[in-house]
Formats: sequence, structure tokens, C-alpha cells
Amino acid sequence: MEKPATIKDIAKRLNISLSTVSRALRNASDVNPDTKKAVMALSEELNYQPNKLALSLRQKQTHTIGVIVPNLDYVLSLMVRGIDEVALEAGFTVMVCQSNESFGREILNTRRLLESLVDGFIISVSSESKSFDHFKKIQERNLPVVVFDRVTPHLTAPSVRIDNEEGGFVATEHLIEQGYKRIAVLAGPENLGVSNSRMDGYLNALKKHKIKKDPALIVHCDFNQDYAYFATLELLAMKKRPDAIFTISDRMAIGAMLAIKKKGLRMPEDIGLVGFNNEPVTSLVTPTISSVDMPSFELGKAAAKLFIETMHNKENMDLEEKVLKPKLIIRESSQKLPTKK
Amino acid sequence: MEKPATIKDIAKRLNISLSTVSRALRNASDVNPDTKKAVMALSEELNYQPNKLALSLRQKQTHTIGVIVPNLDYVLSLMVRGIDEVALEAGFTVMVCQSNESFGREILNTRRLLESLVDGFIISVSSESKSFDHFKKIQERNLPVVVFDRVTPHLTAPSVRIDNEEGGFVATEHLIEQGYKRIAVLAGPENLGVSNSRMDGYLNALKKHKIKKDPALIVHCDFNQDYAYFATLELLAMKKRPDAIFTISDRMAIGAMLAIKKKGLRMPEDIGLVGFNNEPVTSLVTPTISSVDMPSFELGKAAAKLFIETMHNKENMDLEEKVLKPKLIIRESSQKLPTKK
DNA sequence: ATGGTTGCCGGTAACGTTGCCGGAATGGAA
DNA sequence: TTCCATTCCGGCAACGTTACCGGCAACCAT
Repeated sequence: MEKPATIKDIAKRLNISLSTVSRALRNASDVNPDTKKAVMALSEELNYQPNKLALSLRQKQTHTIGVIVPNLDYVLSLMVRGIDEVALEAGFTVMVCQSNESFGREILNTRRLLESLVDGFIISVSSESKSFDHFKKIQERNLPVVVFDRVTPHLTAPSVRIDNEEGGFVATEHLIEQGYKRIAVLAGPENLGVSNSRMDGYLNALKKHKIKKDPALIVHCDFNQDYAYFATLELLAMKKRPDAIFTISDRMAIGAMLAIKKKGLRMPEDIGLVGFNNEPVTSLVTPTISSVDMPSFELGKAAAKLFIETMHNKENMDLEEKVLKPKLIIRESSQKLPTKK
Repeated sequence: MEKPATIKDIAKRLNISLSTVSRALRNASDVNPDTKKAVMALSEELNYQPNKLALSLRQKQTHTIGVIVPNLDYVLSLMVRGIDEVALEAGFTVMVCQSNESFGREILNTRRLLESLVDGFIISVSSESKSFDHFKKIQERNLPVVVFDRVTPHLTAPSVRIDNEEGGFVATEHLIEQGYKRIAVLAGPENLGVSNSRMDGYLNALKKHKIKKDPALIVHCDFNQDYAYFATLELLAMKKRPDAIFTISDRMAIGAMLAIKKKGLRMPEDIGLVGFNNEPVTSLVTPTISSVDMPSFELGKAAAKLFIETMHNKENMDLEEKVLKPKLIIRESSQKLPTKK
């Protein structure tokens, strides 16, 4: 048993035509039940597997979805698993590419996936990307595109995300309620929509509680632990230092935590801290860090479902926009007061 | 610009034959420099991309490598990135599947990748797998298989791994040198080669230092934080409890740490702890946890290189076996004595 | 008997590409 | 002039599959 069996082999052994075998193997109609049975039996015996390549070539569909993500950290890999689950169920294979937050790599990945003739894309954009022409080119080819998690107003496509504004709001309001007065925010790159939305939530919370916004307490820095570390050191060196920090990711919260410890300050007594993503590490460090949790797995599943939907009725893909709700998980780093009630 | 351009389009526009265009696009020989130039120019203009499907169908090669891993934790995802890097360089695409440590899923993944007509496999086996027939079937089809990280003697194939025995040895010897007397080991499932090798290293270290092995201190449990937590609680409840624990993964070390803290014991004073993998989290928790580091990225690269090698000379793939060296990183959890010298 | 319907099947082309072979045109050497 | 080698090119088949069309029986109703 060397080469895998083909339809031709079956046809020859049964002395019938290729067409008949082909029909017998799927379209039960228009074929004698007996021949069909014979074909089925033989295909079983020869362990016949249809050749996907030929199939795809013929019907111009690969049943493959290209997924581009900026990285595969805890949250995103959970989302990808969600995508995978739904896609598999629907008969699709997914090809995952990481852009490593790099614009150039994102373009490269797009090209590679396009070369692989994927049927469409599910995308979470890199934090570095300011231009989206490479994605628009995909849409011009009439391939379905769904954006998830990291959405952007510059790309018109169906999308799934969480309510980042609300996430930022509840995190900030929680800090306010705990009695913190000077709340800083560590945001990501200025052009990253997710970051800006979370910051909007932060600002809304301040406004609601009549706290004046202080530009010195709003820091943009790279989406990464080391940058957050140094940014926090600077914040803590201010004459009137903040007494709480909201970071728009847990990675950054970890950086902030290290800086706070380095300075010898205590959480939550001297300074409060809330992160975003609810990565497992937040409950392992000392003190445990409060964080905004999001339904990542569900979000991935929703993205894949939306993709399949979009694929089927390309016409009226009137830009569905699905928004899931985040949830604040309160831990030691921000709980100054005893639990209410 | 709707459908992507094909060779046929170019031929028609230039009034030459398909064959000529095909030759012009790769085999410079046997084609007039002028026509070649014209073809190149037009293909540029039409943004021609060769259709991979047709190519693969024709030459019975997909230039795709199937990668099966038990999960995508820190170490394995680094390895996969290493594989990816080398594969890309060599013109291969990789398809990554997670078995989630499940035997059934591993079989499923194998089948799916086989259906996708990958050119070969790079595999790290699931901890649950006791039979390897599904992988042997691949080899019978004459497809190259390389095993990495989680190797097994039951599968005859070229392999890349780290010296797990040495890793277990240095970790244990370090604990001994720090003055710990009753050293327990938290091992993984009994049939997992990696775990057993690390345990062999542990046993060798004991023997070298003339410490009698105590079966009560050798605990097998599932490869996961919660199991490790409960296993550690039991260890600590012994009449003569251990004064140090070596866990064969950092996940388990975290579980152990939580149990130790729960019991109110201090590290390193009351109890020493060393993990394996050197995941970033080990340097974030309190106390920081000593761990055995391995060159994961390099290991992935080596696996891909070996794969490509194996692919090219299928005949004399006389089972190369590459072994990389691990390195102990000492942190707070095990450092009872001041640093030497 | 004739005509139309139905059930079943085979042949052909096509998806986009390349390998092989054969052939036309050109040039130079005999 | 004749012959052969070289240079360049086109035709055909094939990879494995399916869509489409047409054909041959057999059956029923007229």
C-alpha cells in the first residue's frame, strides 16, 4: 500500500466510469443503489481519501480560513481556540499567522495566506498598523473578512469585540470607589483602538465622579512589560505621584507591579493597581492583581460564526458588529476597603 | 481586477503558448531573453501569483509541514516559532495542531493533516499516548517524520530533544548542595519519557551523593497545576515531610508553591523548590522559583532543520538524534546559602 | 407501435500548472 | 547546396476531481 487510492483506481477495479464513482461517493442521486454499495465498500477497503488539492482546484474553494493575530498570548490563543472549534465543526481548516505586532509582517502574512488561497480572513490587527490597504485589497478580491478583538474604524468589516469602554469604566470606577484619588492610566500606542476605548472608559469614570483629568497621569507606552516598568517608575517619581494605576493590559500591570515593588511601595495600601485581560498570572503574583476579564473563548467562537455567516451571504454583510461584555475581577492589588455588605 | 491572473491570461495577451510562459517564469533556459522580459513585465503588471493548488497537485508536493504538539504553552510555542522560522526560510508552510494531551485528538490531527497532504510531520507526542501506530502509518506512507522535545523509544525516527536526565540531575544536585536532605520529586504521568528521564537524573544525583531513594518521595501526577497542588499538600502532610521538591515542570512548581504557601511554610528556609522550563512566571511570583532553562527556540529550529535534511535524503535517515543542553537558573525558592565565591 | 418519461451511466472538459517531445527557423560548417 | 546543431517555441498529456451533457435502455401511457 504505497500511494493513496484515487477515484480512478476504484473505477478500474469496478469496471465503471469515473463519473459514476464520483457520484456514488457523494450525490446519492442518479446512481443505482447496488453500484453505490459496491463503490462504498471498495472505497472503504482501499481506504480512499478524496484529494483535497484536486477538489479545491476544481471548485475554487480551499475550505481554509486565514487567521492573523498580533501574537499568541493567553487571551489571543484562547480566542484562536474558539475560532478553531467553530471552524472545524463547519468543515474549515484554519491557518494561524502571527504578525508579532509588526506592520511589515502583517503584510507578509496577508500575502502568504492569499497565496495559500484561503477562502477568507479573520483578523486582529497589529498595534503598529496605521495603514490598512493590505486588508482592503483582500476585500476587493471579494473575500470575506471579519475583524475581532482589535478592531479599527479604518477597516469596514463585520466585527466582534468586547466593550472596551465599559471595561475601562468599571476598572476606573472601582478604583475611585476604593478611595483612590489620583488615578493614572498606562495606555498602549496612540493609534491602537482597543487602548483608546479603554481610556475613554477611564475618562468617563472620572467625569462621572467629577474628578478632573490630569494629562500628566495619562501615559502612552509600548504594549509590553519593560516599557510599562519604566513608565511606572517615572510616574512614581512625580512630585505628586498617583495613588492608583489602571493599565490596559496585564502584561503592563506586571511591569507596573515590579516598578511599584522596586520603589518599596505597598499594594493596595500605598497604591492601587488594576490590569486588563485576567491572565492567570494575575492570581499568582503577590499581591494578586485585579483585572478585567473577557470572554475570550466565546469571542473567538463568535468571530468564526460571523465569518461563516458572512461567507454565505456576501451581499448583505451589512457590517454586523457584535459586542461582548467584560467583567471586573477584584483581587488584592486594589481592594483597600473590606468587601461591601 | 476580479479573479487573480493565470498563466493563460499572460499567454493570451502576449500571443504565445502556455508552455513558453511557464518556462519564462522560472527556467530561464530555452526561452528568448526578449520574450522572457515581456512575460516578466506583464506578470508584474497583472500581479501574477502562481496557483499553489495546481502546483501541488502537479508535482505531488504541498511544501507544507504538519506540526503536532500537545499544547502551546510557553516552551512549546517558542519551539513552534523556531520551527516556523526555519521552515519559512526553506519555503515551507507549517500547519500547527494541538492534541491537548489527548490521544484521540492526536489521531484526529494526524488524519486531518494527512488529508491536507502535508509533506511530512514534526511531532511532540501527547502525554496520554501509549500506542504510536498512527504515527507509524505515516512512516509507512514514506513521509518523513521528526520527533522533538517529547520523544519516545517506541517511535523510530530522527529526533531533537534536550538532555532531560542532566536537567533533572543538576536541579537535584543543586538542592543537595544547598543542604536539603529529603528531596521529593513531582513527576508527570508514568509513561511520559521526558518525565522519566528527568526522574532518572534525580535518582542519579541522589546516588552520587549517597542519599537513599525513598519511594514515598516520588509522586506521579498529572501534568498540571491543580494536581501538583494536591499532591504537594499530601507530601507536606507526611509524618517526615520532605524539605525540598523538584517538579518536572513549572506548571507543577506553581501548584507546589501554592500548596507550600497554603501550609504556611517558607521558601527557601523551610522547603526548597526547583521547577523545569524556566517560564517567565517563575521570576514573577514570590518567591521567584529556580528552574531548569532549555533552549526552546533553538530546539525548534534544530527540529525543522533535521526535518528538511531527512526529507532530502530519505534513504539514509539513519536516525540522527540531536541533544541540546539545559541550564539551571537559580532563584530565591532554592537558594538557602549565600552565593558561592 | 409510438412517444415521452425515468433511471442509470459514460464521455468530455475544465480547474492551473509543468514535463516531455517534436518541430520550425536560423546559422554555420562541410 | 546540403547537413547538422542550436535556439526557441507550441502541443499534448497529466495531476485528481467534478459539472455538464448526452445516450441508452426500460417502462408506462396513449
